[in-house]
Amino acid sequence: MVTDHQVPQATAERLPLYYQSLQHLASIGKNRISSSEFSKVVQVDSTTIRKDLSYLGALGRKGYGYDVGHLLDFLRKTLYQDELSKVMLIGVGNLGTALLNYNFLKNNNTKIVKAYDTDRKVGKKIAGTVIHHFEDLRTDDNHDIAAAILTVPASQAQKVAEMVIHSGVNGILNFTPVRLSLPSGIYVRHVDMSVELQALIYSLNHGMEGKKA
Amino acid sequence: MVTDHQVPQATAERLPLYYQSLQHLASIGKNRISSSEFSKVVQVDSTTIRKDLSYLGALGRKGYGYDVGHLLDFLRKTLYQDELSKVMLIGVGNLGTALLNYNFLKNNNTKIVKAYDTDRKVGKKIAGTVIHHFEDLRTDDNHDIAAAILTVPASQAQKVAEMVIHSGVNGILNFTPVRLSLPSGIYVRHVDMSVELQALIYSLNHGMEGKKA
DNA sequence: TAGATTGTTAATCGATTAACAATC
DNA sequence: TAGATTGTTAATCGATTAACAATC
Repeated sequence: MVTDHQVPQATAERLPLYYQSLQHLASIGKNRISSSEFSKVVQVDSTTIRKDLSYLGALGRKGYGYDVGHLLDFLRKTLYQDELSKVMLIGVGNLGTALLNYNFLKNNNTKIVKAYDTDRKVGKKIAGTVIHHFEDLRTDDNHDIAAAILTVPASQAQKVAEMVIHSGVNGILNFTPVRLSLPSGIYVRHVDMSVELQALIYSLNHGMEGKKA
Repeated sequence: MVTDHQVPQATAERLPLYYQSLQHLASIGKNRISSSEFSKVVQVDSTTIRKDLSYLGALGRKGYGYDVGHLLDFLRKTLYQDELSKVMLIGVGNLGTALLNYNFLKNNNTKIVKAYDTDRKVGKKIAGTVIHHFEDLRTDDNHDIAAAILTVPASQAQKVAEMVIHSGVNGILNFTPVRLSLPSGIYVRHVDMSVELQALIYSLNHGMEGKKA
C-alpha cells in the first residue's frame, strides 16, 4: 500500500477535487479538456494542474489536452474509488445525524456502515445505519473500517479517538475543535466549522480580498 | 477596516485556533503559558506561534511567556469577538438544519439570524431561526450580515451565491462541492466534506503517516 | 545572577508560477 | 505544415524552522 511517496501533499489534496469535477464534466458529455479550460472549472492554475497530473504519469497529449474518460479512470483507481470504503461515525448529535443523512455515496464510493452513541439512540437506525453503544468500541473489531467521523462533544474527543484507534481504525475525520494527540501512523483531518467561520469573518474585516478555497 | 496587510494568510488562519484554545486554557484556570507549552496544545511549532503572534505586536514577555488573559483580550479584539457577527444560512436540508442547530455561538460571537429555503419550510422556525423564501433574496437587503453559509444543492450553488452577493453579503462559507465564480472583493471559504473524506482515505491508502490538520 | 523564553534573523523547505522545448 | 498544448525546468514566492541575541 505504501507507494507514491513522490506526490506532494498539496497535490494529493487536490486530486479529489479534480476527480469530482471530471465526473461532472463527463456527465455533461465533455470528453476532452485542456489544462487551461479545466483551470477555470476547478480554480487552480493550469500549470499547477499539469504539474499535479504529471506526478501521476503522462496523462495528457501534447497539442490535444486530456481525455476526460481516461483521466477519470486513472483517478478513480488512484483514489481507490473502485473499492467501497467503509466509514463509521461516532456521536449521533445534530451534526452526526446530518452527516448520516448526507449523501457521501454520491461522489465517493464510501458508506457509513455503523455509528456509535450512548443510551437513548442505541439500537435505532438513522438513514439505514445502526447505532451501537459507545462502550462496544472497547471490544469491537473495526479493522475493516477505513475511517471514523468524530462528532462527539469536545470534552470526549480525545478519549473517544483513542478508543476508535484501539478498535482498529487508522483515519479520523475530526469535527470537534480539539487537536487530537494520537500515535504516528494515524491520519487525522480536522474540519472545524467554527474556525472556518471565524477565519472568514476575520478576513472580511481585514479586507483581504480575493478568494480562498 | 482594511488594515494588517502584513499578517500572512497562514497566520490569519491560525488565529481562530489560538483564540479557541486560549479560551479553553483560561477556563481551566491557566493564566500563563510559554510558546512551547502552547505548542503542545495547538499542535503548531512553537517558533511558528511566536512568529504569528509577533505579527500582531509584542504580546509576550521574554523569560516569562504569555499572559493568557492578556493574549485572549488581544485576540478577541483582533478577531472582532466583541461585536456579534450576523450570519445567514441558505438551504435548509439535512446539513443546513444541522448547522442551524449547531452551536456556533459557543466559541464565536456569531449568530445565524435568518435562513432561506423554498416552499415547504418557509415560515417555519428551526432552532429559533425564521426561514424566508429563496426568492426574497432578490429584494432583501442583507448588508448587515457578515457571511452566508451555503448549503444548497450543487446545481443551485452558483446562482444562489450570486443572489447572496447581490443582497449585500460579502462572505460565503461554501459547503457545496462547486467552485464559485464571484467578483473579487468577495471572500469564499470552501468546506467540502466529501473531498476531506476522500483526501483522508487517499492518504491512508498511500501510507502517508503523520497527521494533518 | 542564572535560567527561561521571547522576538527576530537567516536558512530551509515546499508549493506555485513563468517560460519554453517537445511534440501531437 | 501551423497551431495547440503538454510536461518539465528554472525562478519565485510564501511559509516553516533553526538558531540566537536580547532581556525579563
